Amino acid sequence: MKISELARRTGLSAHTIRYYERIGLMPPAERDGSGHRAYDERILVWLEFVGHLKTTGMPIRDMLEYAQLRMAGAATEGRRKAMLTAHRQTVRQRMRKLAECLDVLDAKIAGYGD
Amino acid sequence: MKISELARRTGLSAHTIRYYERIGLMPPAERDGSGHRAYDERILVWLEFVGHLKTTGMPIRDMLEYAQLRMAGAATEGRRKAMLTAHRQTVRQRMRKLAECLDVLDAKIAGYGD
DNA sequence: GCTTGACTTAGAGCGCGCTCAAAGTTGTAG
DNA sequence: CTACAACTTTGAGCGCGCTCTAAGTCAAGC
Repeated sequence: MKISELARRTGLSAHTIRYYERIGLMPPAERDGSGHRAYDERILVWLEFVGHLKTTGMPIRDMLEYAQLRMAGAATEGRRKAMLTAHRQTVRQRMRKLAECLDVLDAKIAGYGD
Repeated sequence: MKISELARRTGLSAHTIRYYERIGLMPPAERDGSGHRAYDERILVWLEFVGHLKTTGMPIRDMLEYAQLRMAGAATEGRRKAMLTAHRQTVRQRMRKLAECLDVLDAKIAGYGD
């Protein structure tokens, strides 16, 4: 799969994919005969997961840390689990705050009358 | 109330408060005899509301639009209500996405074993 | 009178996450 | 052979929301 197809299938731009590779969020891509990036289907799984981290607001620097642990092998599983567990807590807290603010918004909207 | 006290009471920095005034998110502050900003308690209500919009991810440019409508008087209430209603929808959608991602994270964490 | 500290301004700088520009190479179709 | 699209690289630029710096004014306490 070429970068354009990966872009299409992930919703990222080719620019962004190269950027992710550059900063280490993706492993250096394999190349075809003419030096173009050639991707394996498996990269989709990783990028989907990265997408979840992104949607939940994890900063790229933390994703990098996770990515590095991942490349370091199975010995780092404990730390990776700890990272995700901590992140989950953060996300839950943000959701609670959002819910509170939503109540305030609702009240404000109701206050405007019809 | 001086800017330092307002900063303390809102959790914003004095820098940020001046920035908010500069961009029009706060009305130009009254001044005391020596040209220092002198705030009325009522500004706290507005800043608290701005805080809610911020927490729920509304971009500053939208807050500015809301602020301008507010300064334009009661005739704009309908549009303000519409803005908040639209924003509420956006927030609800984001919360749904967060909840979905959280499920994925939970599954991933569970997959790591103990 | 002098220091200290909070305030003032205009404007520059920063961290984040991209996003794009420029210049060059390669593969494919007509 | 030529045109064109898709790829490559390095490095600059951007939009957001602050955050800080520099240079100056002013009020209060010793």
